[in-house]
Amino acid sequence: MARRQLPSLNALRAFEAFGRHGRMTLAADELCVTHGAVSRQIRQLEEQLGVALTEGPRSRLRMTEAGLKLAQALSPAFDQIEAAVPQPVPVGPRPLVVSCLPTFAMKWLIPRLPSFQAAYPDIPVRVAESNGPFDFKADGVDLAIRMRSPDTVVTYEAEVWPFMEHYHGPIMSPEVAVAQPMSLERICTMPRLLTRTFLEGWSDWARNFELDHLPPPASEQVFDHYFYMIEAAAAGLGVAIGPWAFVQRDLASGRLVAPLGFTHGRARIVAVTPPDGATKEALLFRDWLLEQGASTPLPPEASCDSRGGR
Amino acid sequence: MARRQLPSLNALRAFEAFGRHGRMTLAADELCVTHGAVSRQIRQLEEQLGVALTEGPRSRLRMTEAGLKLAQALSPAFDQIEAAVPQPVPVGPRPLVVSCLPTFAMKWLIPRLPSFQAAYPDIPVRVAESNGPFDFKADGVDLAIRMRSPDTVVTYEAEVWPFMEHYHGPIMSPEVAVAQPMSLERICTMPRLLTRTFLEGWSDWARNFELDHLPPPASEQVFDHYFYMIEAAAAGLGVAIGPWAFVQRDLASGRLVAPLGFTHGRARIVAVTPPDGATKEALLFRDWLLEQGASTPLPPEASCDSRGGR
DNA sequence: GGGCCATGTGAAGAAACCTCACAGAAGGCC
DNA sequence: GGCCTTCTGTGAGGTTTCTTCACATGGCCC
Repeated sequence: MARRQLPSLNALRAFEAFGRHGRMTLAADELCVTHGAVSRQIRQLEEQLGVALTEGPRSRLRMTEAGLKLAQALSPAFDQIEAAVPQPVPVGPRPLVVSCLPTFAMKWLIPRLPSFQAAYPDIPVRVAESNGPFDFKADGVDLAIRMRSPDTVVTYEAEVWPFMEHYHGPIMSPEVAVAQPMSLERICTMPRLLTRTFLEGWSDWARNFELDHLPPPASEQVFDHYFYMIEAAAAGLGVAIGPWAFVQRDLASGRLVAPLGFTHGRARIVAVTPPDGATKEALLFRDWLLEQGASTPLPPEASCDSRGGR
Repeated sequence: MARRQLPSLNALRAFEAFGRHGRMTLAADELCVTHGAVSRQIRQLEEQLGVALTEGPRSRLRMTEAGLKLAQALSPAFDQIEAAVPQPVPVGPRPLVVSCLPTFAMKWLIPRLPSFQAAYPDIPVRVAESNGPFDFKADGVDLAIRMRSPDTVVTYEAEVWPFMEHYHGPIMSPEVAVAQPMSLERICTMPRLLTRTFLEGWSDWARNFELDHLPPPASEQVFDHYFYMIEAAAAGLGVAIGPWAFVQRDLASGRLVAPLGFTHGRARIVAVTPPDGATKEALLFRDWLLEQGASTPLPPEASCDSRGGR
């Protein structure tokens, strides 16, 4: 009586997962159900709330603004619940703990993990998603994956292994892009989408065009995570500087377009191991990362970029 | 795959409600189910987590420390979810919005609301739970209920109507109390439980015993809400200064005891209405509050307290 | 001991949820 | 255009989960 009746929590969770992944199929994988189940849950939620949460053709569904707002508000709440629930006692050998940006985990690492597990079936891996700083000892982290630009002030002792170059470029929904031909000037004045995780994205990207001072955009919106920035771009809210590694699939499926292609960013994706020696497993994982990084395809236009290369 | 499998969200919600109310029956009322359903959910949760969340005889169940920790972590997460879900468009007349401390709502106001609704069936009431400051206009609040001690610095323009005196005293679980006869001195040195909502509780209470300087306690623990402080006392974690109005039922059922009785506190429970004139409905509600306040029984020992009376 | 109150529980029924299989819609490619 | 791929929508039916009802149990108070 005290609290208003909430819609089904399972439906909210399904929508939150959809919000992060941008695709029902991936959300369904995460939740270990079929895509049909997610589809039903989301539709039921939309009916109960009387608000459209998704829009667009099935093959490139995107969130509405209301949906983006809801998903963004739900994510931290579910994170909190997850953190609150005591972990069951782990069985078997201590897993290799890899700390990683949430979006990098979702969009790059986790899809490739089966390859590592096939090669080393005896090394269980636990991915700990985290944006912020970490402590190898206190958090039990064996290896961390971070983005590091040359400007990053290093405040910790650690060994750093770059394993992938960072290509990025302006991304937006096809509907936004077809309105008129995209030029550098026009993109710079459109509503700009940022992520708290990498606020320097725009200025970093602008260097490649010798634009030291970006013209002011029509508006700016900051998201807590890369994935919500990407979904906002898909929803047509503006232009974001998206890393190639994160948007590859969305470009292939046509949910997003990148009319100016991708250029080589100053940041790199690095693996970080503790200064006092990494475990044997962490080194194997690092080697696997180097290998996977090398075999991740380059963006098609990257060769036009004189600064690129690896 | 990315995220660990959580226990049933409904089970977590049932436990969270139990945590706030301290009784399965009340949690069941809030969730509009039978007590049996809540009982099963909590048992299932305990089995899945492999942790005891409740303990003690059925007639005065209490949370374990693990349970208290879990419930406290879950509450803000569910609050966040509730806040995130867009409200369905309200039907009918605009309800009278009453802003109120969460614990006061749960333990005093909501159980009495049916009486108001019986008297004024045409005035729908919405209880907005909030600890902090509020804005009559921005939050659409018609009337607020707060605790106000004489020291409170008034920073807002408003009309204030005290409607209930505040009696409080040290409360603890019967197990803690029977260990030895309770004296003022002993109570002051036991582990002390506080609530962020009313940190001055202990010093306020101590004035009645001319104890200007409380001896330091064995330890101190601060809870975000009165109800978790009360549940911690029931769990045997220490002694809290509990308001009579909030613990009346727990004393009657034997979940808590108050060996030193209750004394008249300096704070009062007040209704606050906007400075520019309250609505007709808000005034009716204020009158009803005055009436309910007067008919709330006094603590049995209050008459021994020379400062009491109203 | 009898009454009261709150929780535990067995069995049955209701509701929610999921899967399977197929359909539809859009885009890419030849 | 025709075919293929990818992704979501949906009807039917099955499975799991959740609830209820009614009664049992246990502790407390008088």
